[in-house]
Amino acid sequence: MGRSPCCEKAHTNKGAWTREEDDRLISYIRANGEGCWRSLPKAAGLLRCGKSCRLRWINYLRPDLKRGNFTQEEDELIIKLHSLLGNKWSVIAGRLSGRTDNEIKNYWNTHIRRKLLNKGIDPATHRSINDSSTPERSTTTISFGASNSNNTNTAIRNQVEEDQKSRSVRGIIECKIEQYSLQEQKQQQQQSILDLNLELKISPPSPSCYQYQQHEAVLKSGRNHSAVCFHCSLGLTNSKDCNCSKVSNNRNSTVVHHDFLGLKGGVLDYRSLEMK
DNA sequence: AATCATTACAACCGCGAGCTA
DNA sequence: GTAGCTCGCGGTTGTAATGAT
Repeated sequence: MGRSPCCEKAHTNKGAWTREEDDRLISYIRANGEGCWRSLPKAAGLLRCGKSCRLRWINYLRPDLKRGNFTQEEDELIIKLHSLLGNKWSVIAGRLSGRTDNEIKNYWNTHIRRKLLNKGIDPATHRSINDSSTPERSTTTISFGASNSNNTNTAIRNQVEEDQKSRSVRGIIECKIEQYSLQEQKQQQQQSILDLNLELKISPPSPSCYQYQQHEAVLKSGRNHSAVCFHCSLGLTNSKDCNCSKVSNNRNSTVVHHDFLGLKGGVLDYRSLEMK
């Protein structure tokens, strides 16, 4: 027995979206908000499956999307993040304001990939194609650098505590991610292209950012922020208030997803950082 | 002008994770 | 504990646009 289909295929449209469908989806989400994608098509009067609606909204209709060509800075950031995280497009997208994972994935496959190949760099490993000594790609271990862990942990903890007090994240959290496989460090010296000592800065989003608008809505409602989203750096009441879905609540509150590091599959309690 | 090849990117699909009853 | 459901992610496909011959 196979998996049940996500929707009834016989009565759903496929292919390119029409202007009318877009308008219906936009006006429905404006009135009712996001979520419940499975039931949304029927409620909005669309002959589309929920997945298709979600994709259309997230990738093309969301108000905070930045359209147009990628800048040189964006190019470089994508390459750096990809060298660290691999094909974690959603995580990479989280660091590029107004860009979607699908857009970055397409851009990678059509532009950056070719660009790197032309330079003689393997886009999968970020190493020189001619380097015959290139070993099997090992799993890149990402960790808070030992030398900076105390400072980093303190910075994160302080940030969270400050947020609990002020209900809003202010300032900048700096996380230094160091890749510490000795073998790869050796290769790093040989290849200046691999700048794996990447500093990720989590800055307050711009007021035009969708997450920021969600955050403002929470503030206006007078509800408490009980968790901090490291993806968009905001304090939020619950996961449904955060469009990026990188925040979660528990009874102790102050649980921070570390999804943005590409370490999927769990949550990081800031208190545990002290022990690392 | 017609045809074929290539490029760009929108959209689809299957799967896994997380949540809930 | 677990089965079923929903959502989100990443890989892949389809197709319109553009370029080359």
